[in-house]
Amino acid sequence: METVVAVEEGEGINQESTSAIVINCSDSSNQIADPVIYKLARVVGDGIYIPATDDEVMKAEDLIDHKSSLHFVLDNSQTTICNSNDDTFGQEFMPIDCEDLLAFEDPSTQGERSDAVVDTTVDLGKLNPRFEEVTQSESTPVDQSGDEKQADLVPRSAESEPSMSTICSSWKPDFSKLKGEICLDNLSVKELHATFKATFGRETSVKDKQWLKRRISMGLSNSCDVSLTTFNIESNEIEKKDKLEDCNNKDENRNKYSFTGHEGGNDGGDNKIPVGQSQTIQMEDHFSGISKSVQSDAPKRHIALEDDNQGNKRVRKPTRRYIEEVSESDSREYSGRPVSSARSSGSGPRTRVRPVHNIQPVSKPLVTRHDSLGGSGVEIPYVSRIRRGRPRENFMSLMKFQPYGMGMTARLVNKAHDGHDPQSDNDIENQELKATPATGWSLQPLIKEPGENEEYSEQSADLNNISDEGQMDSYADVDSDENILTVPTAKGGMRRKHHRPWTLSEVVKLVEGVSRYGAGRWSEIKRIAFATCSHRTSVDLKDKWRNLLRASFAQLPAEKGVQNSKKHSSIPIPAPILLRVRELAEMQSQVSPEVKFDGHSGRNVNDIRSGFL
DNA sequence: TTTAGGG
DNA sequence: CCCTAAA
Repeated sequence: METVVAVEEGEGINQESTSAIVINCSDSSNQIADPVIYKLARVVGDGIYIPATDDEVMKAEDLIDHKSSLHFVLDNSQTTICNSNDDTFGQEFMPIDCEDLLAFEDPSTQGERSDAVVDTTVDLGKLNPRFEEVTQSESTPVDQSGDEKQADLVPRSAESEPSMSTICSSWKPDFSKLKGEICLDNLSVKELHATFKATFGRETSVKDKQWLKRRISMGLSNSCDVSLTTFNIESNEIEKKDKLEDCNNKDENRNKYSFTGHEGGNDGGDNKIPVGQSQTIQMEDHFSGISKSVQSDAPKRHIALEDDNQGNKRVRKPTRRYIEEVSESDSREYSGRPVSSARSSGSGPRTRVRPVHNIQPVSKPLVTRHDSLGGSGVEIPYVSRIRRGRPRENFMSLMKFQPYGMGMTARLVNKAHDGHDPQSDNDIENQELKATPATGWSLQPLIKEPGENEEYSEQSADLNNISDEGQMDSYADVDSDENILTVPTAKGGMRRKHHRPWTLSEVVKLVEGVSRYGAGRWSEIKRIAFATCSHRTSVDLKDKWRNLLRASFAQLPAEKGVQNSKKHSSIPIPAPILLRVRELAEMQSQVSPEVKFDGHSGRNVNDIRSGFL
């Protein structure tokens, strides 16, 4: 059985070809040894499917391998395979990032995975330069898998590596060049007009490009709502030049390093990094999340663009989803905020994990104006031009990521609109993971034709994208803070204000973190693995770990029992994870007091446990 | 501030 | 999750 798990349509002006990644799922019994085979292929315009050469396949495999989790998650058939050797992995498993879980689940997989990571590191090193040439990207050819690398190759070094920070700062300047101005600069007056309109919801007759640019910039910085604006600008960008790819890549590199690089050590003058970083991350996150819908929208978009180019100044109509979400979030804000704030004020001035860059504490109502231009009426979110909040920083960050996220869509923008921390919802996270590959590649079931190998070009760029974005995703699952509303239960009680059910991937991160830094180093783990989660304080981690511990041991007796019963409304934690937890607990001899005494360090968990239970 | 533990 | 004590 073979399935195309990822398809990337050419983003160029003419969609000549489509890159596709085909997964060959051997449904034989040999899955464990050889679970998946990736095949690269290109689909030309007429739909002909051209398999990649072996070389290309190899490269792709390396690159994709550690990303595979996402693909697994996304494709049903993949999921099946993913779970094939472990029944305890139920459907619940699907929606989450099982990259790490896979490791737990199957030792062989783990081995492969680690290897893959190493290989990837090497290969990327090789590939990157070439990629550089192709795209002429300014970004330094850095190790793409730095994140993973730090995670897997330097697992036991508790202290952060200065080198990462160094790298981080070394390439940082690169993107600073990529300001929004540049992109706006490349727009014609006409385009600027369109942008302007999208931004402010009204037309302008001003011909002065400078003025227009400044206006638009201000509008953007002011509103935080770059949704339409950004989109349009980007569209124009795409139309105008193919440069967008560069931007994207740079951005990705940047993201990569934001994770590993931000070690807190040399934060002296780099205050900007965190902000831009998280902003970008959010974008990535959303980007990956919504990429599917974006892609399905692609045709329409192109049409719209054409219209635009023909002087038919049409503004892209906001998607229904966008509108809905904006208003939804707004209403949520209103209902939730007062309670929350009142409560927090009651418990003292202490602010919880409120992100520093939580601009615009109060959400803005979404005002839309009806625009009848271009024949069909469109609702355009109207953004006031009055500046409030901290525009400058805001502006910069916005402009910074503007050119990159062509996949950035409603959801993302919606968040930005809220002025919230760049983060996505918990549930959203899962949904997104399930729904779309982080790569923004859509999953289109194609029937693979066993064809001859053909030349396959321009792979590196795509591959880079894959790895990058996938990489991102593994750590970029973030949550929006502040969806926390008190839910008055029927019983009269008020349910917890902030209660964010732990995501499976979060749990995994936690477990991994503990395995790396040891239980107790919560702040470390928080900084590293949960850098993007503004909620989840170190205390939370600790608590969760405590729970996991409890769960893991409690669940032991019923080991064979499939999963956990559904009695807990929360997500059942896959047995493998619990196993891992127990293992770690044992290793760090932080087990339940009873077992504390074990003299032999290397004792196996199971021995002990079996003795007690 | 961070950890640990009780509520 | 929240709150606190202790380091």
